[in-house]
Amino acid sequence: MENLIELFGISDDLVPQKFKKGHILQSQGDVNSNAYLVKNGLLRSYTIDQKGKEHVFMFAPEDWIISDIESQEFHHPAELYIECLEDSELIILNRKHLASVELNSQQYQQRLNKLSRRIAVLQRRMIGMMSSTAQERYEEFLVYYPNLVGRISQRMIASYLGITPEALSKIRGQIAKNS
Amino acid sequence: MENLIELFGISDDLVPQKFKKGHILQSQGDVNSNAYLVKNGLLRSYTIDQKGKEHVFMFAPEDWIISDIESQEFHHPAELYIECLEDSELIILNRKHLASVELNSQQYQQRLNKLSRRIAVLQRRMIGMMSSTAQERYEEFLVYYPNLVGRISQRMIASYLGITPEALSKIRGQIAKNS
DNA sequence: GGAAATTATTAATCCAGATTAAGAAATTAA
DNA sequence: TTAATTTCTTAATCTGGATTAATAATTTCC
Repeated sequence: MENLIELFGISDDLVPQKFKKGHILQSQGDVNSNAYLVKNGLLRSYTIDQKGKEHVFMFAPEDWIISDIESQEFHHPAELYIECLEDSELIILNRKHLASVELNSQQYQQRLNKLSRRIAVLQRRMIGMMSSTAQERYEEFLVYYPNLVGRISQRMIASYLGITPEALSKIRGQIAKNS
Repeated sequence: MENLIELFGISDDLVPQKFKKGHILQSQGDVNSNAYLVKNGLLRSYTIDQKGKEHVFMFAPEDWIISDIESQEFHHPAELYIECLEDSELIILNRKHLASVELNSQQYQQRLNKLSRRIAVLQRRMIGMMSSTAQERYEEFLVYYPNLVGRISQRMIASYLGITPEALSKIRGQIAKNS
């Protein structure tokens, strides 16, 4: 985790911890939410809406950081559940680590860069959601995350795309037929 | 613009410039995109998709900053148009201002905070897009941006919500009837 | 002020994707 | 290994919001 030090200016007491597949790291409503850096394995964040339906917000494979930013930065109750989709080794970054450390300019620039990238991804996803059909969004997902596809159930990919598993299944059938 | 200095560590050569309603500050495909701080007036950013349809990405009233982050930070061609919806006075922040200035720790923290807030907003909007009906999203918009509602055409609110003006008109009729 | 252009509304029809249902395949657990 | 659970697929039906169209209300601009 060499560049973790660069990024967060911390090194001690950041031993990766192991969690089993299915483990829920944090739940909707939690007030002390963390960020999780995935050393290996795979996480997802998701909400459950008023109607009881689950919506995947993002996936985090190796070297990604996942958190509920609103909760973490602004101390709001978490909107998002965070769950292990595979047995995972994680470095848990709590508010103490992320907020109270003096960083140098380069470290700050790197953090700004990370956040900017996240915004860019969300911007692209938002626009796709408004302007593309479900099939177009699925095909884009395949291009952007080719190495994730085999590790994630169709059900969850559908949820990430904002459609039902049935709709995704139909799209996949369609694509298979036309090729 | 006192806190602009705090935020960006700059003060000179940042005289607000005036633009007329309807002026397009930057277009899809532009490579030298800026950020715009709205001193007064109102801007919007939007894309035009392959099918030629417009989608409003965000509005920026007084004291907001608007930009195509992906373009600005990562030098990609802009996805977003940025347009004046009212006569506006703007401070234009180019890459030079935003990137090359040495900031102190507090200034960096403030920038990180701004970006985090943007992510939080996008997260909430994304989740709303996936889990709420058009009517629910409209009602949430009314709550979150009560002071914008009167200044923006229905057409653009509809576009921001990801629906057609006809659909929004129907929803408004519905709401008016039930009250 | 008046013509032209844009915006908002209403209504009829259409369609992408939701819902419901049920069986098949794969995974998990005992 | 088998039973139980979860995931995936297929198909019929339904529905929220899109599309199309036409008219009314506003705004823009000469």
